[in-house]
Amino acid sequence: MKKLDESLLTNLPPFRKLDRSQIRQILDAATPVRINAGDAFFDQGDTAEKFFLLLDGHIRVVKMTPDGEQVIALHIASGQLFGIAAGLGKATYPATSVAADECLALYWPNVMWDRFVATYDGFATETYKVVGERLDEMNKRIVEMATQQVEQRVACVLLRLINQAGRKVPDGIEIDFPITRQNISDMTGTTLHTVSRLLSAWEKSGIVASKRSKVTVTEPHQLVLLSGATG
Amino acid sequence: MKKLDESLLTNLPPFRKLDRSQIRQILDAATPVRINAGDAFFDQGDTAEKFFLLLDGHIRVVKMTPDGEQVIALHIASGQLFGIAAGLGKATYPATSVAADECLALYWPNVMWDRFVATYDGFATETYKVVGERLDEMNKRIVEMATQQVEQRVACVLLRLINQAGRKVPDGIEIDFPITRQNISDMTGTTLHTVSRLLSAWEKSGIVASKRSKVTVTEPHQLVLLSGATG
DNA sequence: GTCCCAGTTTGCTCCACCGCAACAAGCGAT
DNA sequence: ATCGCTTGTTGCGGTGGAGCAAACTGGGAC
Repeated sequence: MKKLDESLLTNLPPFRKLDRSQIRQILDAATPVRINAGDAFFDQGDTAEKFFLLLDGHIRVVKMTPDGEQVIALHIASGQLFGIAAGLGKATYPATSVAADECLALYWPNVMWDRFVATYDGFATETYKVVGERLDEMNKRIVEMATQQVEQRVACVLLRLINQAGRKVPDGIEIDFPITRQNISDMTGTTLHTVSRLLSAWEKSGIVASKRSKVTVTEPHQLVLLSGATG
Repeated sequence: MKKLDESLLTNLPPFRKLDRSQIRQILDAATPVRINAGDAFFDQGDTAEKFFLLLDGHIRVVKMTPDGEQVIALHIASGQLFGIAAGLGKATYPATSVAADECLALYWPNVMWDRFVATYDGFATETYKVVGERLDEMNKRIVEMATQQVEQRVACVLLRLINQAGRKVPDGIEIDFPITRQNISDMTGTTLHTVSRLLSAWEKSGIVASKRSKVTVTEPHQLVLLSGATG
């Protein structure tokens, strides 16, 4: 197997403070894995024996309810660690990680987690900072779900997505991975029908442009107003 | 100031693995603080310069929306750390911690966090296990809010509360801190009216008994059925 | 090209829930 | 006791958005 390039890691938060030889060691312990859109790195309930770093692509973290409904808990963008359940004391993965598009990741066996934390100064701090951010984001979502109506929630989700995975294009900012109305409804706790109606309306107002499995925001500012941001 | 008793800490997860002299050191660095029901240890947005351990009482972690609505993110029971924002890389507290009843807590300045993590083996692990559990709980709530209707959500919240702060009494399990319909609605994203109606109905069915600011569950099993647990 | 299917659009009906309003019931203070 | 304030109860109308159903569309497989 050919060696992985060190530059993959040097600029990512968890590894930023490390020197070349340390990065080398970490990379040599890693296993690369590539999966297609729609496939999963692991399923909810699997014993958590690895943790991952997403190098390229986008992941949907999906929770299934006992009666078959699914909720998208969050998205992972490239450069982020995921599947770190074990580092937080969980024996099994709490959700399924589905590739939104073609994904490339590295993984390490769990034993490496403690080694990384112990050996590489700053790894723990940087990592838990990421956890803090996720906590924050989930908190925001709970507040949204509790206080806002569907239109505002959908607007919030779109704004969050263009922040996390937005790509500038001539006519606005597009979400650079495939995303269906169903997906958006799974993120906002509504139905694909309602999302479709909203996007149609917004398209008429010139706020967004959307094709099949693709959304582009042309007037982010308008969306901010709709999202119910007070001030 | 008289010395704090070591037995306060010995059985709590973050300190379980430590010996007497270590516990002594930790206690000597702590400042005790007592507040009344309704008061707050800190407010959302305050610079996070301390972290706390709740010794007695119950805390509501409350988030305010820009337009004045409030959402109860979670409850803290005695024995738990809280206000650990700084340990997760946040500069300010993300929410307000309001005492549900009279509360007694210890606090340490932030600098002690890194010291604890570095000095006391297992402190970090145990602590992040707690964070993992909170992440999990919040995840569950997001799924609930996204998929279930009000009746099920309220049932879930009551079940969660009797698990976290239930006290066995002759006629069932009571939530052993004051809690209003408004509070319950702030947890479930509904209105106090709807909660009142639900509790009235459940009281008629003999599932719960409630007085002003007090709820007792007499038939937990019935509540589980209502909560929509499939199986 | 044609078929097929996942994704989307749109209309219509219905009901869970919100929002208002008015009232009742505790509980503390004086 | 009387007042005042917080908390709880209940009725009623309006509506946001879910839950059907039916039709359309674009893109990939062949």
